[in-house]
Amino acid sequence: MKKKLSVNHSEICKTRITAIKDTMEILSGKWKFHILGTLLETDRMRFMDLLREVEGIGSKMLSKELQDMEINHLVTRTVQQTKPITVVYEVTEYGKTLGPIIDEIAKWGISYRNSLHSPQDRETA
Amino acid sequence: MKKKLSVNHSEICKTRITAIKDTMEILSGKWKFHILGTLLETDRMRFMDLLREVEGIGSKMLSKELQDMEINHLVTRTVQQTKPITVVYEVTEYGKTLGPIIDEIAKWGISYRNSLHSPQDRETA
DNA sequence: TGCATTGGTTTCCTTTTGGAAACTACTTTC
DNA sequence: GAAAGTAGTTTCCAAAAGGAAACCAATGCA
Repeated sequence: MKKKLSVNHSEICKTRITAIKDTMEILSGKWKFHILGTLLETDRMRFMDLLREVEGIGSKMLSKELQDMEINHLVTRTVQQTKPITVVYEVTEYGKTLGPIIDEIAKWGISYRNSLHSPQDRETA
Repeated sequence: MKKKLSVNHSEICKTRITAIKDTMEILSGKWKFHILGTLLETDRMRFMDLLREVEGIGSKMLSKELQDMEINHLVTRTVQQTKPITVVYEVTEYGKTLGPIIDEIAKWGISYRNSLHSPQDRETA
């Protein structure tokens, strides 16, 4: 008799996995969470401010990631007719629905840092 | 007079951004959320079951991702002395603390799918 | 004897990702 | 007239990620 570990093939399961894949595809790349996290705190920022604020990113990457997110309606790009034109980026209302994800990720990262100082938390909790 | 969009350099801000980076580094790669999402539903699975269940992954990737997560104490690997040895993977209690992140990601992905059918949700909400 | 299954590893290859630096173009300031 | 700031784009390259297929050792099954 072969004891088979039963595997859950329910629709709910598949829907969930597909949902995870969808989300992560939209938020793929090294910088999107970082940019969104920054943008969600300040509401609106200019390109050069983001370039300075998002530590380590180059203009090519920043530009590309912002374009991706604009296509997915997560941020808006607005050109302002100032003397040297400025461009402001802001998170859309739709983009703000990512808030809970970012919050959970930040929360986890903080407790992860803490667990580094007392590793038994990682083992026993 | 130069009007400067003021940028928030508070410690809270930096801590948050660092936390986001930390988390995403641990969960980097194409498959970790997918594997964790699967493993969190079934509790324990064998290598070959995961290989079949995580659609599209190859054995090299699965092996590598599981090792990564084992190093980070997110999953455990247990060899069972059955006739052909079997190996079961399960999410640790610590790994389960990622549950809320995965849940939020799945939730968002589901509402994203729905918004594809009624795109105005993406614009106005 | 030969094929299948278990849990991987190894090799080879392609694609993707990402970074540095240079360049554009326009405007303001020194 | 030169430098600096605005917001990018382009080019060129290196590294990393990822996939397909072959391989391995052990055992079970027909």
